[in-house]
Amino acid sequence: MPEMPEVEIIRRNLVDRLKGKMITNVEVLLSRLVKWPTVENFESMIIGRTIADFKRRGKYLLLELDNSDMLVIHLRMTGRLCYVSEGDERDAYTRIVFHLNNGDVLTYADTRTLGTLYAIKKDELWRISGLANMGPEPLSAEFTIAYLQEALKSNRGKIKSFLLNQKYIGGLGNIYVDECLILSKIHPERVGNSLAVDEINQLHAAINQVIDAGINDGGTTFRDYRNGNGEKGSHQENLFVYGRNGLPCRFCGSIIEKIEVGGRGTHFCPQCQK
DNA sequence: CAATAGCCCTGGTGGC
DNA sequence: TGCCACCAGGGCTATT
Repeated sequence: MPEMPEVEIIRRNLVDRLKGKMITNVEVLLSRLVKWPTVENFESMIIGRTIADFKRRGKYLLLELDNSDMLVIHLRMTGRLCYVSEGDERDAYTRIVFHLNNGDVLTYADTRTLGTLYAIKKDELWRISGLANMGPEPLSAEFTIAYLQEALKSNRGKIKSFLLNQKYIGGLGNIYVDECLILSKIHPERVGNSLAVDEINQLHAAINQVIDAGINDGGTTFRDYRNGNGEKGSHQENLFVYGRNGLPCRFCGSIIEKIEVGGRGTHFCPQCQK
């Protein structure tokens, strides 16, 4: 489940090899993954273009083309990008193939086919509402304690749901949300506007810390995530609560519980998190 | 307006 | 060993 750290690792691993390469052909093997425009126009907008830059916003990957059009990719649950040489074996779940002018290939693979791809003009990015309406992301200058305080002030939903909502903070997903809540000792069902100032300070620090640790560990691989070179991350070895239900808390030894919050599996320590 | 439930989609898993 | 219900969850849409 790629979240911001995983998507960032993919970007870092691929940026140097993709920049300056021309896309000479595109094979769309599963057309429903292309959300905009039509598959035909998707192909014609991309074929013959050179990749000018490879950026990221939240969980979206942004390939800027030399005419300022953009190839936007969201991996959702099981999307994987992998850079391979022409004759190399491709992922069994390859759905879209981008051929490059040096003979190499960028494959988009996706087991559950929930991922989304767009070819879009720069002034039409509003069409991708999740991208256009995304809040500031962790580790950015815009993501300040004051911002978090202001956003939480009138929020009457559960803190877990708040953190998962990309319009408030861009890039967090289910794994890192559970992790930043244990680090800040906040129960996932606490109401947003009930957080005290010191709790908001701790939450802000924990969000940045968790995302930074995830990037430093090369991301979290439970099953599907790969880093752009087909390799797994290692942050799953350093998690405090996610996937650790029934195991002792690393802080206090209490048994980690799993509940459902906002329709998502939620792991927490009943002793540490109040 | 905001919170929430439902939906998409496939493979791994656990129960019987 | 085989079958099947269920779960994983990001983000969009419909509903309350």
